[in-house]
Amino acid sequence: MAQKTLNELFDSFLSREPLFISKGALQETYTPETVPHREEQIKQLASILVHTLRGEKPSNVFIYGKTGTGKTLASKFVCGELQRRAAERGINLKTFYLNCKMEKTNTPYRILAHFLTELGEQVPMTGLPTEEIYKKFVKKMSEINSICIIILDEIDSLTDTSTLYDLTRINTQLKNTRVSIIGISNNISFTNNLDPRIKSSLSEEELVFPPYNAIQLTEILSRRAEIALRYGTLGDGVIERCAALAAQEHGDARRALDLLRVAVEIAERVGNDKTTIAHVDQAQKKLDIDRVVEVIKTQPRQSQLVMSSILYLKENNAESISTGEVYEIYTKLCKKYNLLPPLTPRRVSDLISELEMLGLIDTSVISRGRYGRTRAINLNITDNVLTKSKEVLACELA
DNA sequence: CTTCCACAGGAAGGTCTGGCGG
DNA sequence: CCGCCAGACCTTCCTGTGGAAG
Repeated sequence: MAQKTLNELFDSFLSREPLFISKGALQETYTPETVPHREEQIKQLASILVHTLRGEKPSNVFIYGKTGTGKTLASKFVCGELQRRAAERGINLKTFYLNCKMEKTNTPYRILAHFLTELGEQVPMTGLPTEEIYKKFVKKMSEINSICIIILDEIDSLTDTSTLYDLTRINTQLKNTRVSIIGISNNISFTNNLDPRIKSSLSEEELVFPPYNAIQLTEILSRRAEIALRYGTLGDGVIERCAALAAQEHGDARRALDLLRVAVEIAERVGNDKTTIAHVDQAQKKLDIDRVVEVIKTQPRQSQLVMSSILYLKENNAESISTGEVYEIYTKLCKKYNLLPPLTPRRVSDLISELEMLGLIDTSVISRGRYGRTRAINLNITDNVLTKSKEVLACELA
């Protein structure tokens, strides 16, 4: 019987025309030929980097903008064009791209190791003194004899900024190679906590990428949809719906594309030959849940316990939650799950901060007068996500 | 006005894992 | 094998503080 239903399933799937022609155009890895609605930013960036074509080192650039505002895309686009023109003119230009948020590339040692590997130098992933790696890097760089543009994406997720200091000063140690840095961040306060020397050097030029508005998102989506989807399979208002929802979330184009892709996936799975607004709303829910579930699952045990404590408190008292209350529940949960001894309050305080950075909770420091200063903690997830989160946590902790 | 709570959050250092070269 | 290193994770100790209570 299982055999038969399975065959039916395959048959019905194959008998239908797919909704996607090329799903890739709706995925993050896709690089479009143009970057719509970022003309101004591209022009600015290009005018900063254009000095390269005269064989001069361009200024360092710091780019700020929320997620999904086209920072990475625009930077890569400009560098690509630049590289092409430089090649025509016989200018030696090398561009490097590194996403600092990736695991294994967010510490000084690993950044340098990454670039050395890209330069064709085999270095161990760990074990050597950073000093030695840095020396190797300087040596290799001076050998390549060209202008280098290094794009450091999500630069704010670096745990240690000493590499930034080294990189901004590396030119003093090089003879024929010149290094420029493009730093990309979605956190505007990042530069505030930076060593002033790094800050001034890194932001010789600054660029801001504003969020897309709903109209721009609609246009971006339409272009991609033309490539990705079979003509006539999109219901009325689907694109507008995706654009509107993403515009609410700080004009995030990635979010808009995800919404559309997942909506179509859902439509395809249930066997509809058209994607509708209802599918978009389902996609919205699914994306929310997936994101939170993914984050929670990948957290270490202790962090999961802290999250559980917050969820527990949320259920049993609707008002805002304080650090002390969380710690109290946390220690109880530790006993219950036999994870002894519990961490210190200081550490739990840091774990709470980490949960905030992950976007699961919001906190604000408040004073309760005689009753002390604390953080007011609020959950940053919707009710249906909350239910799912509890399930996942219960499962993880068991 | 002063007091004082309940933390925030910085600084320094300890411990452990995984990996290096010799 | 040793001694050393980076980095994750954690503790200890610490100083700082907004505002209700007294």
